Amino acid sequence: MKELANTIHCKTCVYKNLLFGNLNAEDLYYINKSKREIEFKKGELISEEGAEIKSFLYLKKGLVKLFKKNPLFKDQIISIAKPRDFISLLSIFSQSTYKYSITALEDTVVCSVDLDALKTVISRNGEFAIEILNKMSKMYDDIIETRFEINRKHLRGRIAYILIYFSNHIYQSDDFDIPISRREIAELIEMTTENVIRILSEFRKDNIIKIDGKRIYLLEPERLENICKLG
Amino acid sequence: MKELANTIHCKTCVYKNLLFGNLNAEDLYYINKSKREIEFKKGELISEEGAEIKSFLYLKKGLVKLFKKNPLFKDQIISIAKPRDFISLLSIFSQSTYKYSITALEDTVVCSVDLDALKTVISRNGEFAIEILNKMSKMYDDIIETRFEINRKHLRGRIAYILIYFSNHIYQSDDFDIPISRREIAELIEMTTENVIRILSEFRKDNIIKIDGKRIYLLEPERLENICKLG
DNA sequence: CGCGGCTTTGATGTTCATCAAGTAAAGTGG
DNA sequence: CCACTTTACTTGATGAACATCAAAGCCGCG
Repeated sequence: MKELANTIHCKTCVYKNLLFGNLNAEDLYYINKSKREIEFKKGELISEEGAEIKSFLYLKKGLVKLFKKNPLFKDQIISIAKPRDFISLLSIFSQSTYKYSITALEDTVVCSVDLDALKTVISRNGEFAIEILNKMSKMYDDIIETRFEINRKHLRGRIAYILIYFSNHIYQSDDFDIPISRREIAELIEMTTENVIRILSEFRKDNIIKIDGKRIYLLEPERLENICKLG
Repeated sequence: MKELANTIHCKTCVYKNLLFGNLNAEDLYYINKSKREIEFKKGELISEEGAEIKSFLYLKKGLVKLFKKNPLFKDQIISIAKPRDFISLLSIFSQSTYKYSITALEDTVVCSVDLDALKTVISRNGEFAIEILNKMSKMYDDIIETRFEINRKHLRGRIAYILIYFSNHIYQSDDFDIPISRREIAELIEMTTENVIRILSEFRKDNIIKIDGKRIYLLEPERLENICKLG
């Protein structure tokens, strides 16, 4: 973890329009004043379940996982966030502490805005508030939708789903280095590590995918789509 | 479905403090102007997946289920809402159409506020916006938390969970008429109808509960708690 | 009265987690 | 840099948990 120096002003940031596009100069100045950019190495903890939430975070670069720790069973990955995602948006308004942990899956840069500053701007700028409501609502809907979708699938369907997810949603390519371990795949789609491996091997034997360690090639994305759809 | 006439003004409503407690007279007047109270009989459809969202709804009386229809498989109940719950809060800001259907499980009275009126008040009253953010966030968190909790339990744990849920959360009593069918229980906690019945019978044989049709008596709530915790 | 939906129980088979055991890879300390 | 330990990955065998199928009783309703 390292705070970056000499960061540009929010008003010239390429990500400004993500959320701050309609703020007036004063509000933007106010936001910018409390803004920090922080770099995390792969594997580093960004925030911990139970810790106080002091800032609003969004991902400029890299990849992170949001997960709940579970000492009795195993961890439960809630979602993977990619650049432009608002990683602290869940529970930021309902709780004073994080309800989940966040760690970096790749080298990551996070932009951090002081939470009180954000709330001040929200409370004096209703349009902005509505925008936050929209973003938050979308994010939650997406997580709930995804959860239901994964749960009603059989294991082969889940693996197909997650491969397509990384291919389409994250990397926009039919081959990619999968950024999480087999165990983490299991934690994300609710099954055992052994079965993740088993089913990946099946797909490999059926020539649907090619595997080389972390590298995965989707040889027949259409068949994967089918397996995913049919459960 | 029947609209009620001669409803009281929001400012004297016992539920005012749920959400509108801090509004000034002008805003409250504005909200009240568009307010309607609507009665639904048991089984009636309150809103349908895909329909346009025109109003903000909350439950004054009765019980409703929020669910996603699924022609291929079976329906999926997302949650049960009780009086004082904001039943349209999910996806109201992210979507122009409902992402789920709502039907009344009991005779129900819903209070409806025009969505545009609500948005107007939000955008000119930032404090109110923050309050909506809080409520919405809590509601979503709760659903996600519940989903994870149910999913990691075995079937006996799920049945125990849902019995305790109705007992503590809805009826505040150790005996109650369960407001949903066996099939709906199955749709709520993701299992088959047959297994819902089977496990209820097991609990009955073990003298943990007593069953008389829809009426259920929790004879040993502590044992249920245990079964629920241990999965 | 008969039909359809809800409920119940039993028998059967499938899916999946668990256990076990071994190989490969990656970190760790001398 | 190499022995050592730990962590990740892999495969097979076994049994438990659960869905599915089948059949029958019950109840409300037209």
